Amino acid sequence: MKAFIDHDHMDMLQDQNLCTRLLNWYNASHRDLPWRKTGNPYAIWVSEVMLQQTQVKTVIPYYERFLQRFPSVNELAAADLEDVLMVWSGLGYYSRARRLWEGANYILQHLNGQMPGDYDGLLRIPGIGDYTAGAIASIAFGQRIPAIDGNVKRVLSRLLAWNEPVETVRSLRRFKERLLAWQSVENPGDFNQALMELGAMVCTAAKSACGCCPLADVCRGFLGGEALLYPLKKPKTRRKDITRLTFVLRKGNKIYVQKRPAKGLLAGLWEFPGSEIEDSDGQSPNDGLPDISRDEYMVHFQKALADRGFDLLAEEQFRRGVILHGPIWYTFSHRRWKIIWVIIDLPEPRSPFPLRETEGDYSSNSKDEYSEISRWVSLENSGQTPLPVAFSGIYESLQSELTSSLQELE
DNA sequence: AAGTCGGGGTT
DNA sequence: AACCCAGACTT
Repeated sequence: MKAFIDHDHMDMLQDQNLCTRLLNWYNASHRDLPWRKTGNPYAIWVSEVMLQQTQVKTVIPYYERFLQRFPSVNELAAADLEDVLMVWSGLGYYSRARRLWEGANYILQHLNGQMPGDYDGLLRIPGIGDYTAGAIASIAFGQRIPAIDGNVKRVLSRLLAWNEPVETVRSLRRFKERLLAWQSVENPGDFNQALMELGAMVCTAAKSACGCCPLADVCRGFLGGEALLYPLKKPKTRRKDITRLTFVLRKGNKIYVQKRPAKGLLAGLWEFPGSEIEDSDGQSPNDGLPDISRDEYMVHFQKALADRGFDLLAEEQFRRGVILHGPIWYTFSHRRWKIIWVIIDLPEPRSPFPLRETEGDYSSNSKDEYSEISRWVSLENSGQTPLPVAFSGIYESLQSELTSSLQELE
């Protein structure tokens, strides 16, 4: 009896009619998204990279801005990475921006500026993995190949009542086999998008609108009355709490920021200098401010800044005693920062000569910014420096402090 | 196979 | 809070 059901179910999934039904549903009710109005493989590439781990609603304004600023592979390749990061800032996962830029340069140098037209070629480009290669190949070039994202994993796991974690290679392999047998020959790109659209609009994570689903009558999860049991997932590792002692060097209304390394956390963005303090394994939430001695401040300060030019002034302030601000909690995917900060006020320069490290100097397209590792950004205008959202709490606190001090002057 | 990489939207 | 999101890459 069970074997009969399995066989019957397989037949249903391989039924051309089912694929047609999915496409009909998609054609009738899909959202009108910007990247669905173009056949330009570059634009689709940009959209797919932005959509990695990022919701459609969040991506749309970034997508429009990015294409306006970098309309083609050539123009992206010719741009400074700094400018690409500027447009990307706020979107997160900043290595995506760097790899997109690297990918454009790769295409320009090795492929004569022409995007690869198939899965295998696309897969070699930085930032294009299994999913994105399949998505671009099918959507922009009509190649018949699956594109399995989180939506598709959820839809398939419910459709098949898949009783294994969906992240494993085994699950992925089985899903690919299934989709390859099922995928539309005439329009494989729409087929892939239809599955994702179904996952985004109907077969959603927390609830699911099975009453509106065009596949409900063959969905094992729904027929068994337990669609929400799926997808099965492996348990996740817990987030680590890390205290980040942050130093705000202030000169009038300007704040000192330095560039983070090209790889790793917040790669290539500009930060307030800081030093991480591992919260001792104790599982105490430790919501208060840590007790830091003057000597410890100096050790952290020297670890945080490469520039030794501020050591004397900083030490003097630490000796006099400092006010520890915060904490502000900020959560990443894999860690949680307890941000605390001290403000170190520096004397304003007496000379009328402009500072070398200012935004104004930088923006005058001088191309020798490779060595630039620090800047002074003004609190009123930080629009030329990609800053992480993690520090926006500190930033706003400084801005409001500035505003109120200006009001006192009146 | 597990860990590293953001930020925002949802329950 | 926890979970999710049109994942890729490193270890």
